[in-house]
Amino acid sequence: MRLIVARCEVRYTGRLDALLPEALRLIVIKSDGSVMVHADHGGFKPSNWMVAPTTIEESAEHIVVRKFAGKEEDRLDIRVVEVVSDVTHDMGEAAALEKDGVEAHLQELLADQPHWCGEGFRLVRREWPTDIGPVDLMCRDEEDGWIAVEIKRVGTIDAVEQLTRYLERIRLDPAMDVCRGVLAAQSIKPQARVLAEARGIACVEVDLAVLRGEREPDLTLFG
Amino acid sequence: MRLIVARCEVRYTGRLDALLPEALRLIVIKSDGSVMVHADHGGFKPSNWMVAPTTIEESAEHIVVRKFAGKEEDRLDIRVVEVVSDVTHDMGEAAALEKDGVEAHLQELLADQPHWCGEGFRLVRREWPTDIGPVDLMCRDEEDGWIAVEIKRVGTIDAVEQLTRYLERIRLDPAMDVCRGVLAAQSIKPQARVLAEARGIACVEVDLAVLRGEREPDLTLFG
DNA sequence: CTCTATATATCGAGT
DNA sequence: ACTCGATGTATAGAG
Repeated sequence: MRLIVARCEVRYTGRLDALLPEALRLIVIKSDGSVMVHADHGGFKPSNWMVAPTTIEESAEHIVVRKFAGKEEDRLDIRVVEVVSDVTHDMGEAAALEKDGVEAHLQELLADQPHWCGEGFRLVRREWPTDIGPVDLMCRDEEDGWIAVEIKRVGTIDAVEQLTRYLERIRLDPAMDVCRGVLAAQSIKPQARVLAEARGIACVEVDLAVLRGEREPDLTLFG
Repeated sequence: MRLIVARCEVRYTGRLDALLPEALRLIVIKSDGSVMVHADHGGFKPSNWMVAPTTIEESAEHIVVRKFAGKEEDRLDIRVVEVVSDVTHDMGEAAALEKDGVEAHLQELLADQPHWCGEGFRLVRREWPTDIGPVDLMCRDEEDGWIAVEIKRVGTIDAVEQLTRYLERIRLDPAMDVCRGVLAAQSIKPQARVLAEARGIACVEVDLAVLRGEREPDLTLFG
């Protein structure tokens, strides 16, 4: 990994054109060819960048980073005016990141405890297939009525649209023509709730801590 | 801006839990409080990070970065095992990034040359308001029929959904109850095209180079 | 402040 | 290769 602190002007040409006027910035060149240009403020997103694979050419005053995405060429042109620091560090492999708490986990918890999605719900299957994609959970209630459940961390209008599309498809099957819809999320945006209710889709806010705290791993309704 | 190259283990707790096992990495602390942890590979996204505003505490072996987002606390805990390098650079303000070529520009070009969206189209106004958001262009054709145009760089299913929502609203007005819809984009995904055509929405692929090359800046149909 | 729409989104999984 | 869905999305803009 090479770290260059330099006064530079940066031009990107590709999917759009962008110009960074001359200023003092950090240039990071990773060993896989990824290049980032960072200002001393503004979050984790670089002011300009190019991800591997790239080809890098360097001359006295220029670093040119190129990428061939399809037929078009992406190009990052760094004009280096003044170098303050230029160091290279040899790093080994960094082990991968492990995550927990994302939607998949939420789906797992709700699959084990579908009653949080609605009174008396029992799971039929996860990732119920339709011809435009899988519904997160398919359940049945105490009267054997079908319910399609869409799970999100944040329930937005898009989630309501998505579930609506699934319901359209599912209801084409005469045996499921009155299938209900439930949107389950850790939080649901007010406008999404309005749209959902206008379409007869129920909204349920679920609490991850509650799901975890009351979890009974042994309980499997449909093994 | 402070640049630390160190062997470290990083733990993030907040919206999810993540753990980076011990390895050699770059830690960047920007002067606005943003913190990034980068491995020597893997694009511009940090392995872990926290954006400003933050509070940073440092002891012999730990750097703890905290953020108070609502009631929950986000926390980045960096256990530093071995420091290879630790330098600080004073940087001034970096001038802002200027962009060109995004959707706004496409909208500008099509507003000046609405005939690319359909034969005989003339512009009525940009950003036509509805109660759920603005339509990019509202046009009329040679028979004075209304057409709502949604502009995207890439036309996806979401774009079709968005335009469908707008059309629902627009058609509530008896004077516009047969308003047509056009999706204009540099490229349109096949599935989006299928959905659009199933809903009677026309699809138009536009070429940015053509729009620019044949542009007549003086021509304003509706000043 | 919330909410909507955009992004050089990035990234991964499935087809 | 392409599409689709998730992201600690982040970010800008409007109301």
